[in-house]
Amino acid sequence: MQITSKFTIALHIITAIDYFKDTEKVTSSFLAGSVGANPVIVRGVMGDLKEAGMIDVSRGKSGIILARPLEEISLYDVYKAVDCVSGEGLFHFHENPNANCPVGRNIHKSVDGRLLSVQKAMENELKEIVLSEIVEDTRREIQREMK
Amino acid sequence: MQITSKFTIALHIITAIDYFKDTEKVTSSFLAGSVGANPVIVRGVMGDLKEAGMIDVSRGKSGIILARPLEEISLYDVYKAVDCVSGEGLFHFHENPNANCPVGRNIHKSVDGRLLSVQKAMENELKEIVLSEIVEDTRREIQREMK
DNA sequence: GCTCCCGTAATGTCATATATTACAAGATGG
DNA sequence: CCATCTTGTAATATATGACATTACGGGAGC
Repeated sequence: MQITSKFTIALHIITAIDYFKDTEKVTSSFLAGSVGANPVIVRGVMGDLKEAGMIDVSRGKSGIILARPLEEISLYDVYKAVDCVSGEGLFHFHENPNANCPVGRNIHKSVDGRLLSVQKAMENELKEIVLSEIVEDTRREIQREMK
Repeated sequence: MQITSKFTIALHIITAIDYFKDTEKVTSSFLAGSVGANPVIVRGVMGDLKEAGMIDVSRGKSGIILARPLEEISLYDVYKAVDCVSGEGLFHFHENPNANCPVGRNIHKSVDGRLLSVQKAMENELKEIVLSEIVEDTRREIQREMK
Protein backbone atom coordinates (compact mmCIF):
# COMPACT_ATOMS: atom_id res chain seq x y z
CA MET A 1 0.00 0.00 0.00
CA GLN A 2 1.06 3.49 -0.61
CA ILE A 3 0.82 7.04 0.59
CA THR A 4 -1.80 8.97 -1.34
CA SER A 5 -0.81 10.93 -4.40
CA LYS A 6 -2.33 13.95 -2.67
CA PHE A 7 1.08 14.39 -1.15
CA THR A 8 3.03 14.65 -4.39
CA ILE A 9 0.22 16.68 -5.90
CA ALA A 10 0.66 19.15 -3.07
CA LEU A 11 4.38 19.38 -3.75
CA HIS A 12 3.69 19.89 -7.43
CA ILE A 13 1.12 22.59 -6.75
CA ILE A 14 3.36 24.55 -4.46
CA THR A 15 6.23 24.38 -6.89
CA ALA A 16 4.01 25.54 -9.72
CA ILE A 17 2.53 28.40 -7.70
CA ASP A 18 6.02 29.68 -7.08
CA TYR A 19 7.31 29.08 -10.57
CA PHE A 20 4.43 30.79 -12.36
CA LYS A 21 3.73 33.51 -9.85
CA ASP A 22 4.92 36.31 -12.16
CA THR A 23 3.92 34.99 -15.55
CA GLU A 24 0.57 33.25 -15.28
CA LYS A 25 -2.72 33.60 -13.53
CA VAL A 26 -2.60 30.69 -11.14
CA THR A 27 -5.99 29.05 -10.69
CA SER A 28 -7.15 25.58 -9.79
CA SER A 29 -7.76 24.82 -13.46
CA PHE A 30 -4.32 26.02 -14.45
CA LEU A 31 -2.70 23.91 -11.74
CA ALA A 32 -4.85 20.94 -12.66
CA GLY A 33 -3.49 21.24 -16.18
CA SER A 34 0.07 21.08 -14.95
CA VAL A 35 -0.56 18.27 -12.48
CA GLY A 36 -2.65 16.24 -14.90
CA ALA A 37 -5.54 15.81 -12.52
CA ASN A 38 -9.04 17.11 -12.16
CA PRO A 39 -9.52 20.70 -10.90
CA VAL A 40 -11.72 19.44 -8.08
CA ILE A 41 -8.92 17.26 -6.78
CA VAL A 42 -6.59 20.23 -6.89
CA ARG A 43 -9.10 22.37 -5.03
CA GLY A 44 -9.28 19.75 -2.33
CA VAL A 45 -5.53 19.78 -1.86
CA MET A 46 -5.56 23.57 -2.01
CA GLY A 47 -8.07 23.56 0.80
CA ASP A 48 -5.73 21.45 2.93
CA LEU A 49 -2.78 23.72 2.24
CA LYS A 50 -4.84 26.81 2.93
CA GLU A 51 -6.03 25.40 6.23
CA ALA A 52 -2.43 24.79 7.16
CA GLY A 53 -1.58 28.39 6.34
CA MET A 54 0.75 27.63 3.45
CA ILE A 55 -1.15 29.38 0.70
CA ASP A 56 -3.71 32.12 0.36
CA VAL A 57 -6.67 31.39 -1.84
CA SER A 58 -9.21 33.96 -2.91
CA ARG A 59 -12.19 33.62 -5.17
CA GLY A 60 -13.12 35.77 -8.08
CA LYS A 61 -10.48 36.95 -10.48
CA SER A 62 -7.63 36.72 -8.09
CA GLY A 63 -5.34 33.73 -7.89
CA ILE A 64 -3.36 31.64 -5.48
CA ILE A 65 -0.25 32.82 -3.68
CA LEU A 66 2.16 31.37 -1.18
CA ALA A 67 1.60 32.53 2.37
CA ARG A 68 4.95 31.58 3.87
CA PRO A 69 8.55 31.44 2.72
CA LEU A 70 9.41 28.06 1.28
CA GLU A 71 12.42 27.64 3.53
CA GLU A 72 10.07 27.47 6.48
CA ILE A 73 7.93 24.64 5.15
CA SER A 74 9.15 21.07 5.45
CA LEU A 75 7.87 18.03 3.61
CA TYR A 76 6.52 16.89 6.95
CA ASP A 77 4.34 19.99 7.16
CA VAL A 78 2.86 19.20 3.78
CA TYR A 79 2.49 15.53 4.65
CA LYS A 80 0.55 16.47 7.76
CA ALA A 81 -1.49 19.11 5.95
CA VAL A 82 -2.84 16.72 3.33
CA ASP A 83 -3.28 13.98 5.90
CA CYS A 84 -2.26 11.28 3.49
CA VAL A 85 -1.66 8.74 6.23
CA SER A 86 -4.96 8.14 7.94
CA GLY A 87 -5.30 8.55 11.67
CA GLU A 88 -4.34 5.02 12.69
CA GLY A 89 -0.82 5.24 11.43
CA LEU A 90 1.39 4.03 8.64
CA PHE A 91 1.10 0.39 9.56
CA HIS A 92 -2.24 -1.32 9.50
CA PHE A 93 -2.61 -3.81 12.30
CA HIS A 94 -4.93 -6.71 11.51
CA GLU A 95 -8.23 -5.97 13.16
CA ASN A 96 -9.31 -8.93 15.22
CA PRO A 97 -6.60 -10.87 17.00
CA ASN A 98 -8.31 -13.54 19.05
CA ALA A 99 -8.68 -12.41 22.64
CA ASN A 100 -8.94 -16.01 23.78
CA CYS A 101 -5.43 -16.72 22.60
CA PRO A 102 -2.53 -15.52 24.75
CA VAL A 103 -0.58 -14.45 21.70
CA GLY A 104 -3.58 -12.77 20.13
CA ARG A 105 -4.23 -10.91 23.36
CA ASN A 106 -0.69 -9.63 23.82
CA ILE A 107 0.92 -9.22 20.43
CA HIS A 108 -0.30 -5.64 20.18
CA LYS A 109 1.60 -4.60 23.26
CA SER A 110 4.93 -5.73 21.92
CA VAL A 111 4.51 -4.58 18.33
CA ASP A 112 2.63 -1.28 18.40
CA GLY A 113 5.34 0.80 20.02
CA ARG A 114 8.04 -0.48 17.70
CA LEU A 115 6.04 0.20 14.57
CA LEU A 116 5.23 3.66 15.81
CA SER A 117 8.90 4.41 16.29
CA VAL A 118 9.58 3.28 12.74
CA GLN A 119 6.91 5.64 11.50
CA LYS A 120 8.43 8.46 13.53
CA ALA A 121 11.79 7.79 11.95
CA MET A 122 10.28 8.29 8.54
CA GLU A 123 8.51 11.44 9.62
CA ASN A 124 11.67 12.87 11.09
CA GLU A 125 13.30 12.36 7.75
CA LEU A 126 10.50 14.32 6.12
CA LYS A 127 11.14 17.14 8.53
CA GLU A 128 14.69 17.45 7.27
CA ILE A 129 13.64 18.40 3.76
CA VAL A 130 12.31 21.88 3.00
CA LEU A 131 10.26 22.98 0.05
CA SER A 132 12.78 25.51 -1.14
CA GLU A 133 15.13 22.62 -1.98
CA ILE A 134 12.51 21.06 -4.20
CA VAL A 135 11.60 24.30 -5.90
CA GLU A 136 15.19 25.29 -6.52
CA ASP A 137 16.06 21.87 -7.86
CA THR A 138 13.14 22.00 -10.23
CA ARG A 139 14.19 25.46 -11.43
CA ARG A 140 17.68 24.14 -12.07
CA GLU A 141 16.31 21.22 -14.07
CA ILE A 142 14.25 23.58 -16.17
CA GLN A 143 17.30 25.78 -16.78
CA ARG A 144 19.30 22.78 -17.87
CA GLU A 145 16.63 21.84 -20.38
CA MET A 146 16.94 25.19 -22.10
CA LYS A 147 20.54 24.86 -23.00
CA MET B 1 -2.88 5.01 3.02
CA GLN B 2 -1.32 2.23 4.96
CA ILE B 3 0.96 -0.72 4.82
CA THR B 4 -0.96 -3.97 4.45
CA SER B 5 -1.99 -5.96 7.47
CA LYS B 6 -0.13 -8.89 5.90
CA PHE B 7 2.89 -7.48 7.67
CA THR B 8 1.47 -7.57 11.19
CA ILE B 9 -0.20 -10.89 10.40
CA ALA B 10 3.23 -12.26 9.56
CA LEU B 11 4.62 -11.03 12.86
CA HIS B 12 1.70 -12.57 14.68
CA ILE B 13 2.11 -15.88 12.88
CA ILE B 14 5.77 -16.18 13.65
CA THR B 15 5.25 -15.32 17.27
CA ALA B 16 2.49 -17.91 17.55
CA ILE B 17 4.52 -20.60 15.82
CA ASP B 18 7.24 -20.13 18.37
CA TYR B 19 4.95 -19.78 21.35
CA PHE B 20 2.90 -22.90 20.61
CA LYS B 21 5.63 -25.05 19.16
CA ASP B 22 5.61 -27.52 22.07
CA THR B 23 1.98 -27.53 23.10
CA GLU B 24 -0.17 -27.34 19.99
CA LYS B 25 -0.31 -28.65 16.49
CA VAL B 26 0.34 -25.54 14.51
CA THR B 27 -1.68 -25.45 11.30
CA SER B 28 -2.99 -22.68 9.10
CA SER B 29 -6.41 -23.06 10.68
CA PHE B 30 -5.00 -22.87 14.16
CA LEU B 31 -3.03 -19.76 13.29
CA ALA B 32 -6.03 -18.25 11.56
CA GLY B 33 -7.93 -18.70 14.80
CA SER B 34 -5.32 -16.79 16.74
CA VAL B 35 -4.92 -14.04 14.15
CA GLY B 36 -8.64 -13.66 13.58
CA ALA B 37 -8.42 -13.96 9.82
CA ASN B 38 -9.32 -16.51 7.21
CA PRO B 39 -7.07 -19.59 6.87
CA VAL B 40 -6.53 -18.79 3.21
CA ILE B 41 -5.06 -15.42 4.11
CA VAL B 42 -2.76 -17.10 6.58
CA ARG B 43 -1.66 -19.64 3.99
CA GLY B 44 -0.78 -16.83 1.65
CA VAL B 45 1.41 -15.18 4.24
CA MET B 46 2.88 -18.57 5.13
CA GLY B 47 3.80 -19.02 1.50
CA ASP B 48 5.68 -15.70 1.53
CA LEU B 49 7.53 -16.60 4.71
CA LYS B 50 8.37 -20.03 3.38
CA GLU B 51 9.70 -18.58 0.16
CA ALA B 52 11.91 -16.31 2.21
CA GLY B 53 13.23 -19.31 4.14
CA MET B 54 11.84 -18.27 7.50
CA ILE B 55 9.55 -21.21 8.12
CA ASP B 56 9.21 -24.79 6.98
CA VAL B 57 5.78 -25.91 5.93
CA SER B 58 4.85 -29.52 5.32
CA ARG B 59 1.54 -30.99 4.32
CA GLY B 60 -0.28 -33.82 5.91
CA LYS B 61 -0.35 -34.18 9.64
CA SER B 62 2.81 -32.36 10.33
CA GLY B 63 2.82 -28.69 11.13
CA ILE B 64 4.71 -25.48 10.68
CA ILE B 65 8.09 -24.78 12.23
CA LEU B 66 10.57 -21.96 12.24
CA ALA B 67 13.50 -22.46 9.90
CA ARG B 68 15.88 -19.87 11.32
CA PRO B 69 16.70 -18.47 14.72
CA LEU B 70 14.59 -15.45 15.51
CA GLU B 71 17.61 -13.33 16.36
CA GLU B 72 18.64 -13.53 12.73
CA ILE B 73 15.39 -12.21 11.28
CA SER B 74 14.68 -8.49 11.25
CA LEU B 75 11.37 -6.77 10.74
CA TYR B 76 12.77 -5.63 7.44
CA ASP B 77 13.19 -9.22 6.31
CA VAL B 78 9.54 -9.90 7.07
CA TYR B 79 8.48 -6.64 5.46
CA LYS B 80 10.29 -7.61 2.30
CA ALA B 81 9.04 -11.18 2.42
CA VAL B 82 5.37 -10.24 2.47
CA ASP B 83 5.94 -7.46 -0.03
CA CYS B 84 3.44 -5.17 1.63
CA VAL B 85 4.76 -2.08 -0.13
CA SER B 86 4.21 -2.57 -3.83
CA GLY B 87 7.05 -2.27 -6.27
CA GLU B 88 6.77 1.45 -6.94
CA GLY B 89 7.59 2.48 -3.43
CA LEU B 90 5.98 3.86 -0.34
CA PHE B 91 5.00 7.14 -1.96
CA HIS B 92 2.62 7.20 -4.83
CA PHE B 93 3.52 9.85 -7.37
CA HIS B 94 0.57 11.25 -9.29
CA GLU B 95 0.50 9.57 -12.65
CA ASN B 96 0.28 12.17 -15.38
CA PRO B 97 2.14 15.39 -14.81
CA ASN B 98 1.73 17.47 -17.93
CA ALA B 99 4.78 17.10 -20.16
CA ASN B 100 4.00 20.39 -21.84
CA CYS B 101 4.53 22.26 -18.61
CA PRO B 102 8.09 22.89 -17.45
CA VAL B 103 7.17 22.12 -13.87
CA GLY B 104 5.22 19.01 -14.82
CA ARG B 105 8.15 17.83 -16.89
CA ASN B 106 10.77 18.29 -14.19
CA ILE B 107 9.15 17.86 -10.80
CA HIS B 108 9.88 14.15 -10.79
CA LYS B 109 13.60 14.71 -10.99
CA SER B 110 13.72 16.83 -7.88
CA VAL B 111 11.28 14.86 -5.77
CA ASP B 112 11.81 11.18 -6.51
CA GLY B 113 15.24 10.86 -4.97
CA ARG B 114 14.24 12.61 -1.79
CA LEU B 115 11.17 10.49 -1.26
CA LEU B 116 13.19 7.38 -1.87
CA SER B 117 15.67 8.38 0.79
CA VAL B 118 12.82 8.89 3.24
CA GLN B 119 11.58 5.41 2.48
CA LYS B 120 15.07 4.02 3.02
CA ALA B 121 15.23 5.72 6.38
CA MET B 122 12.13 3.87 7.45
CA GLU B 123 13.42 0.59 6.11
CA ASN B 124 16.70 1.02 7.93
CA GLU B 125 14.74 1.45 11.10
CA LEU B 126 12.98 -1.85 10.42
CA LYS B 127 16.34 -3.52 10.03
CA GLU B 128 17.23 -2.55 13.58
CA ILE B 129 14.44 -4.59 15.13
CA VAL B 130 14.74 -8.35 15.43
CA LEU B 131 11.94 -10.86 15.81
CA SER B 132 13.32 -12.30 19.01
CA GLU B 133 12.60 -8.95 20.67
CA ILE B 134 8.96 -9.17 19.69
CA VAL B 135 8.60 -12.77 20.74
CA GLU B 136 10.29 -12.24 24.08
CA ASP B 137 8.24 -9.17 24.80
CA THR B 138 5.06 -11.04 24.04
CA ARG B 139 6.12 -13.88 26.32
CA ARG B 140 6.78 -11.38 29.07
CA GLU B 141 3.35 -9.83 28.62
CA ILE B 142 1.73 -13.24 28.84
CA GLN B 143 3.69 -14.02 32.01
CA ARG B 144 2.57 -10.77 33.56
CA GLU B 145 -1.05 -11.64 32.84
CA MET B 146 -0.78 -14.82 34.82
CA LYS B 147 0.18 -13.21 38.06
C1' DG C 1 -6.17 -46.02 0.96
C1' DC C 2 -7.90 -42.83 4.29
C1' DT C 3 -7.40 -38.65 6.46
C1' DC C 4 -5.41 -34.36 7.15
C1' DC C 5 -3.63 -30.16 5.55
C1' DC C 6 -1.38 -27.02 2.30
C1' DG C 7 -1.61 -24.54 -2.39
C1' DT C 8 -4.31 -21.99 -5.24
C1' DA C 9 -8.01 -20.53 -8.27
C1' DA C 10 -12.43 -18.32 -8.56
C1' DT C 11 -15.61 -15.28 -6.75
C1' DG C 12 -17.74 -11.81 -3.82
C1' DT C 13 -17.69 -7.83 -0.83
C1' DC C 14 -16.22 -3.64 0.84
C1' DA C 15 -13.34 0.43 1.42
C1' DT C 16 -10.78 3.95 -0.68
C1' DA C 17 -8.68 6.85 -4.43
C1' DT C 18 -9.67 9.45 -8.07
C1' DA C 19 -12.63 11.47 -11.83
C1' DT C 20 -16.48 14.15 -13.17
C1' DT C 21 -20.61 17.02 -13.21
C1' DA C 22 -23.15 20.47 -11.15
C1' DC C 23 -24.11 24.41 -8.62
C1' DA C 24 -24.09 27.83 -4.76
C1' DA C 25 -21.62 31.64 -3.03
C1' DG C 26 -17.79 34.92 -2.72
C1' DA C 27 -14.67 38.36 -4.99
C1' DT C 28 -13.51 41.57 -8.48
C1' DG C 29 -13.96 44.89 -12.28
C1' DG C 30 -16.71 47.71 -14.77
C1' DC D 1 -25.19 46.70 -8.95
C1' DC D 2 -24.31 43.48 -12.35
C1' DA D 3 -21.55 40.35 -15.07
C1' DT D 4 -17.92 37.32 -14.77
C1' DC D 5 -14.64 34.45 -12.88
C1' DT D 6 -13.26 31.15 -9.54
C1' DT D 7 -13.45 28.66 -5.28
C1' DG D 8 -16.00 25.31 -2.08
C1' DT D 9 -18.54 21.32 -1.87
C1' DA D 10 -22.02 17.80 -2.63
C1' DA D 11 -23.40 13.93 -5.34
C1' DT D 12 -22.24 10.36 -8.21
C1' DA D 13 -19.44 7.07 -10.88
C1' DT D 14 -15.50 4.12 -11.64
C1' DA D 15 -11.49 1.53 -10.68
C1' DT D 16 -8.43 -0.65 -7.82
C1' DG D 17 -7.01 -3.31 -4.07
C1' DA D 18 -7.65 -5.66 0.47
C1' DC D 19 -9.72 -9.21 2.47
C1' DA D 20 -13.23 -13.06 3.06
C1' DT D 21 -15.00 -17.29 1.55
C1' DT D 22 -15.84 -21.56 -0.93
C1' DA D 23 -14.01 -25.14 -3.40
C1' DC D 24 -10.92 -28.56 -4.80
C1' DG D 25 -6.52 -30.82 -6.26
C1' DG D 26 -2.43 -32.96 -4.53
C1' DG D 27 1.20 -34.14 -1.20
C1' DA D 28 2.30 -36.40 3.48
C1' DG D 29 1.68 -39.39 7.09
C1' DC D 30 -0.82 -43.28 9.45
